[in-house]
Amino acid sequence: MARAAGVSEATVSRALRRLPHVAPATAQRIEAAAAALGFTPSDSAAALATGRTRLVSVVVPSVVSWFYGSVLEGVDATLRAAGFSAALIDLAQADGVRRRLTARELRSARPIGHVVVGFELDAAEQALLREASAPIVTVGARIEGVPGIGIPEERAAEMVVEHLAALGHRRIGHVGADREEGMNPAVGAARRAAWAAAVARLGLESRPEWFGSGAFRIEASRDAALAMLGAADRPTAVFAASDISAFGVLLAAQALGLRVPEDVSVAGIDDHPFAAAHDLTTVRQSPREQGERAALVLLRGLGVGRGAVPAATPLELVQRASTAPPA
Amino acid sequence: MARAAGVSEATVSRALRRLPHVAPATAQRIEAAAAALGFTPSDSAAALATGRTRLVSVVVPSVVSWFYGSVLEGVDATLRAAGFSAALIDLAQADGVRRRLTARELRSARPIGHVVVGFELDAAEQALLREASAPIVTVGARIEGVPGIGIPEERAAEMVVEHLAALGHRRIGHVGADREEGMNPAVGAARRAAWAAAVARLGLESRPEWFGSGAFRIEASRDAALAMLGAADRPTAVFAASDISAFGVLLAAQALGLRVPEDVSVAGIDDHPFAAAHDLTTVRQSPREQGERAALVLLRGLGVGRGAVPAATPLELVQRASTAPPA
DNA sequence: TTGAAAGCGCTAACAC
DNA sequence: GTGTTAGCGCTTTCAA
Repeated sequence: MARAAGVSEATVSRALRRLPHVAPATAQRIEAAAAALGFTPSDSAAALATGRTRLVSVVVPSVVSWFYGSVLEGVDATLRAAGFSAALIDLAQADGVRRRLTARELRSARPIGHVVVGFELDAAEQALLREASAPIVTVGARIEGVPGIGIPEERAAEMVVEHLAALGHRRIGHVGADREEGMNPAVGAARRAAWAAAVARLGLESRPEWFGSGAFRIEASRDAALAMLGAADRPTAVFAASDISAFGVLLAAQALGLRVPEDVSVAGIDDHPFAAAHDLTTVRQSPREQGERAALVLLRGLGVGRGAVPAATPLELVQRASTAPPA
Repeated sequence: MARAAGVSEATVSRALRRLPHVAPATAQRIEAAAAALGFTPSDSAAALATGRTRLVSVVVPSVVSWFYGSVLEGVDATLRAAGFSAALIDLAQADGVRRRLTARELRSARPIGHVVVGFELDAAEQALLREASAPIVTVGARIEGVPGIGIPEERAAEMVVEHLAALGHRRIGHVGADREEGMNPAVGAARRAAWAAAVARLGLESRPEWFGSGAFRIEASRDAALAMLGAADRPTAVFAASDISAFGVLLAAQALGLRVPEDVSVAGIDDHPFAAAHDLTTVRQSPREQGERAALVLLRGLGVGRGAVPAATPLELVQRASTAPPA
């Protein structure tokens, strides 16, 4: 390659990395030769020579989920644009239970940073992440002393309850989640607490039966809603902890012959790709954007890029036909 | 590290890779030292020394989709179990349009194999994949001269139509897909052709208006079904080209006040995670398993693993409450 | 069964 | 602005 362009290896290296101190004409000649020969420098060799890779590990509970998949996509796209790559560490197993992070998969690739998505990692796993003192950023999760990207969970829940209350609802149930396998349990807990707090603050009616646990899954949410909405003194509105939970609530309403929104209003959080088709009122969060921001924060931590990371897009209530004043 | 175990680098290398000709006692001592020091060999250095990485590129149109995400998860898990890693190449962009595969991202990592998922790649992209003469396997796509994993599309569609016909339906509509961005257009075309063929073969009624294009998306499918089911001489059953299409059809039925299955039967293909909650009859395919099998085929092509790749799980009709005899 | 030595394809420091 | 040199951390002969 160096011979083909009639220069030394070092000059090729400089030209291809667009370092200064290369004559424009030389650079052009080298680029042309590289294109002609189909030459692309080896990441492995570069990593060995520099002592650092351009890899960022992205640890996810699973990739089969709108939320996690979108975060991954945002992280990946942003890293790639900056000349880095995502090394996917997917902890999902065939049986749905998450496996533990292993030392080998984390260390052998020598990632220079880590993005941890939607997780509860145990102490040993956190220690593994920290051992190389590479920067870490979380998305939808919290690790002590580590920057985290995410939405204000309490505020999102509050917005839904306030919206329903503003429509005139005084009996607002919640189909939430105590915990979901692999997922950060704080999310469900925060949304539930915010619901309870808002109900109290707004002086709304409250019944223990107006909470049901749906584990962020459609079937469990449907079942929880069947119980809640099948009872005599049912709520007139349901705040679902996520859009997927809300889809379960809609199924329950349908099964019970309740019209939405005439008999019961339903609202969620996410703005899932199916939400618009279901006419579901929801508070939009953008996981892709959260992934992008996480990658930017991480890149800043690596000294790449300048300026502040763009602020989060504000949470937005997307009003659709699933909510209306009570009959 | 070598010093810590009191042996040479070469012996450490042999021991950690479990090569023959290492005394058991020596191997144990080395393993212990590695564990104590937290030593994991560098992939980059190993790749440079051997001339080959242990990376397989996985090219996907997007990762935010049950199907693609599941395939990726299957590929990743299988590769990891064999000591290889997936290098994700996600061609999705923020605007939803897929970007082209670039030479740089494909070459710099020096993958030793490629898995291409659900794609239509143009000639230049295919040439890029082939240039290093690394083995290639596709999933849910076809590339000339390359082994491909996937379900028999025609058979899956046929099974749905036959099921509906067996229930007594003679007016079976189809909400299908002409093409979806980034996706292999052959899938929608094959399912549609199989529907038309089965309708003809079984001597069922046929109307041009009983086909609608839903692009495998829930809203477009809903709209197509609204037109089809809103007409006076509507079909008594709808074969949706995928479960997501079927969810759209269910929404349309609901909007039109049609009961499922009393007024109209609905069936899809996939067994999407939401299908059971919707009581949707469907033909199950397992994208995760397809991913696993693709990885196994690829590993065989690399000379790793022995024996034949397990046969595909047969397509299975999952009968649920969304289909019943016509009224 | 183990060690010594060369070299994989780059980058970095230094000279020119 | 460009070339020379050494060396990154492994693996792989080849000898011992």
